[in-house]
Amino acid sequence: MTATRAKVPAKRADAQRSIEAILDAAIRSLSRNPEASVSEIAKTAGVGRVTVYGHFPNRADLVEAAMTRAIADGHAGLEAVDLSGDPREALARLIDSSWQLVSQSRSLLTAAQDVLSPGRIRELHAGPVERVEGLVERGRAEGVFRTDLPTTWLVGVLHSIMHSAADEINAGRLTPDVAADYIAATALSAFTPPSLAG
Amino acid sequence: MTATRAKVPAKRADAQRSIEAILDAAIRSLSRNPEASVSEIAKTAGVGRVTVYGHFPNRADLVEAAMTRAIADGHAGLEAVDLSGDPREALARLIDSSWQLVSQSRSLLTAAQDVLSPGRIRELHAGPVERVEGLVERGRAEGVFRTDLPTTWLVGVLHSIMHSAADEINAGRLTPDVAADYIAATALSAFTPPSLAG
DNA sequence: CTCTTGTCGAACACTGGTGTACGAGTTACG
DNA sequence: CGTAACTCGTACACCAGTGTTCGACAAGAG
Repeated sequence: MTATRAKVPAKRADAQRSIEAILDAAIRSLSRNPEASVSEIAKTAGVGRVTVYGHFPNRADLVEAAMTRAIADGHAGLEAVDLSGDPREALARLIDSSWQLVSQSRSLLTAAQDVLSPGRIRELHAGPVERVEGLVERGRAEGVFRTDLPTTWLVGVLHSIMHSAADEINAGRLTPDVAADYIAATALSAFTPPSLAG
Repeated sequence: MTATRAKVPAKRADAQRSIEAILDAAIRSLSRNPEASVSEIAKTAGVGRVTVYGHFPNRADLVEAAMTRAIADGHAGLEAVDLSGDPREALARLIDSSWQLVSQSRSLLTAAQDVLSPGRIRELHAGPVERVEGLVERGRAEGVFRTDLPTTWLVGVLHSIMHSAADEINAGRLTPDVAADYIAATALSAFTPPSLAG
């Protein structure tokens, strides 16, 4: 439903470029440091601090916009992953493409958590999460994933294993190249029904 | 090696009580909110803000002291857990007693992470972690835990599953009473060798 | 009992952030 | 080309926290 008789004169190309740059800078800055100040973000965007406030009423709104954008981008990339075939192999493929995404935006997520309500955060993640849930459900129906624990729990575990991997890398105890394999191996184990051979 | 010719006159009973109260209040306050201010902690302790600075040079030192104490307390409780017998059952027992500890001090950990170096945090956790590592090593030696992934990775995964459980509880998707069971079920699966029946 | 140690509140300087206001200059759009 | 939209820097008010200092006052130790 596009607004009839739009009173908004539509942003100038100039402004759109700024907004783009700011959003981009916000994602990069917040991914480095979740407490990045508005000044910092503005500087990264090559823009004055005031300009930022011209487009976003306050820091919280900016963070939310950045988060929304980052998730949309990531989600789009993930949709390309083929989830058909053996759920276990599909899961491995999904992990392969999503884990780096997760690890990169960890700090951004922290920033969002500092400023947004837990409910809002969950809303923003709804899209990506649904896809994983769908896959897990199918695996359960086909008997290759366990059914003695709730689907949401399993999805949560997968998520947390990825975060764990990011921690291990930060601590220098794990190298990025093997991370995806470790995650997949661990998750597959964790998802396997208790009474089924691997 | 106690200092010969102690120049320090030893704290007064008065002061010791204060320190105790402050540490206690710090643990409680920071467990509620990782960004609790010194004023807040002082108030909780029933003590003036200045008094806090009388005993701890700055907020960071206070947080570190609180963290150290909380870990020491928790560690002491954990040492009581019997780790003999089947490693799988021992692991379940250990999870049972440690998981609530972890979930309670999550926020305190966050506070510490804001202020202390990652290395320092790891040092503080060394004690408790060693115990888990020992158990996992034994399980590997006995063939009931997988050896295709490093011990440190497995321990990290266990840790992160606990955090995941805490998240789920916060989100209202999990009730505290079943949490320990979920964690144990998941971790045991994750630790099982890929080619072994559950 | 006395003297040292500790406590308290109020006040202060300082820091680092947020959000607003202004005015001059620039840039796109029609 | 003219005007409205946008940008920029500087400056400001404001807030919340940290860490320090002061002087008066309690309380424990010897």
